[in-house]
Amino acid sequence: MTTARRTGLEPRKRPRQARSTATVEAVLEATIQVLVAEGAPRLTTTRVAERAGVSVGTMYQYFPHKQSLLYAVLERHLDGVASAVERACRQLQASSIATMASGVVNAYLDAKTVDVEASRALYMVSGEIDISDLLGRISKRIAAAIEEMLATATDAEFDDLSTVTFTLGVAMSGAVRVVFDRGAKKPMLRALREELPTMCAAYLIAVSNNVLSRK
Amino acid sequence: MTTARRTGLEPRKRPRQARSTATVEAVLEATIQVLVAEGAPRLTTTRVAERAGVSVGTMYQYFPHKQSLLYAVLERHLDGVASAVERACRQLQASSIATMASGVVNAYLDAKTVDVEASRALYMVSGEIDISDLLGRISKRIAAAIEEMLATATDAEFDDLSTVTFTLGVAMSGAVRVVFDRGAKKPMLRALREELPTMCAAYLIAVSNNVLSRK
DNA sequence: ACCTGAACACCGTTCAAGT
DNA sequence: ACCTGAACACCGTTCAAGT
Repeated sequence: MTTARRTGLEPRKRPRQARSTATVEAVLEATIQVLVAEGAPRLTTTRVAERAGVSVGTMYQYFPHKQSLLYAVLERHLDGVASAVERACRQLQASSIATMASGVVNAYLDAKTVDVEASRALYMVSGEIDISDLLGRISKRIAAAIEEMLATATDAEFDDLSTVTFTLGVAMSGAVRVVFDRGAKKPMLRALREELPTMCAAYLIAVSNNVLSRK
Repeated sequence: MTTARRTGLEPRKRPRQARSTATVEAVLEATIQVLVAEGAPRLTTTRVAERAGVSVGTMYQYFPHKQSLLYAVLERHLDGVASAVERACRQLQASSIATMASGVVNAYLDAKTVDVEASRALYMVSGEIDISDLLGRISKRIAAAIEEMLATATDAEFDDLSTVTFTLGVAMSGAVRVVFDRGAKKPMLRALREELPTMCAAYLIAVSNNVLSRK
């Protein structure tokens, strides 16, 4: 069990009763709704509380400051993305690196495009808070999943698996991020879904000790 | 000539005299200084004005709101990056795609790592304002430069040059962005400088009609 | 003409008063 | 025990008064 570092961003108290859980859920939902509907500058604690149907004071019992609100919403989102990638990686074990590349990229893109508006809003707001530890945790989970998967590739072996995984991870998540920053319009997303697997597969082939077609 | 869309983010008046230019320069410099020294949450208009040695009122003559301040600072930074890439692309004309890939990546990374702290601060703050048009302009410049360069590659031809350029651009800028978001520590930057050219070159080879070594 | 900074509206956060 | 929302400190922005 990892010792959870206190960042001061967690909810002040964990919800223990059904009513509290409902309140936290309502507040998180309200945060995304306000964010998508009114934009980051109009995301105020008062507006979120109002939308969630609770008083500011009550909200501050669960979220000690605005940052913790954004942190919680982002955490939920990124947890979902990481889980999706983990699931995909498990199913892609023992396949070719080309299959793996397109499988992982598509799983990641699927998770990010379930709700394009929400993803966009969360990307925009992610700079307002210190999420380096959260990003660290999520990218570790994704890296671990990809690494385990790659180790079972049927047509390749890698000398420096962790570097390969690192590069794959930052290129994939980065490319997606930049496309969202530029508006995440349909054609861009389509191009990404088409080309990113090609790029990842090409990289994997380039850095692998190709097992099957060794000269 | 492109018709400049009015975004409301430009300085209220263009500085016409030496004194005004100095003021604008001082304010922009102060913005980065406050941002790096105190962090995004403590970047207040009062603090920037104080640091720049002008009154808030005067500052508001040149920058109609806080957003326009951030916009101007980001614009200057991204202009520098785009210029660096354009310069590199010109020098890389008529070389191999592997040379091009590592040349462009290194030029981009060099521009972003001249001042790592400033780059990091600007990435963090880029979500607070609407910079889709600015990002659009910058990525168009970079795409145009890369496209012209790739067209002169000695060892490859491309069917869909604009898609190839798009993918290269988002993967490169995205990977760098994500690494900065995760702290931009030396080892990460080194890994990026090592692997990103490999990845870009591998992609270029994969999507090219390889001219020299056609089977 | 240009600059200044007190003043205003609004936001994040708290805590005395209520149930 | 728990909730409320007026109150406080602070920030972005303006504009009457000063030079």
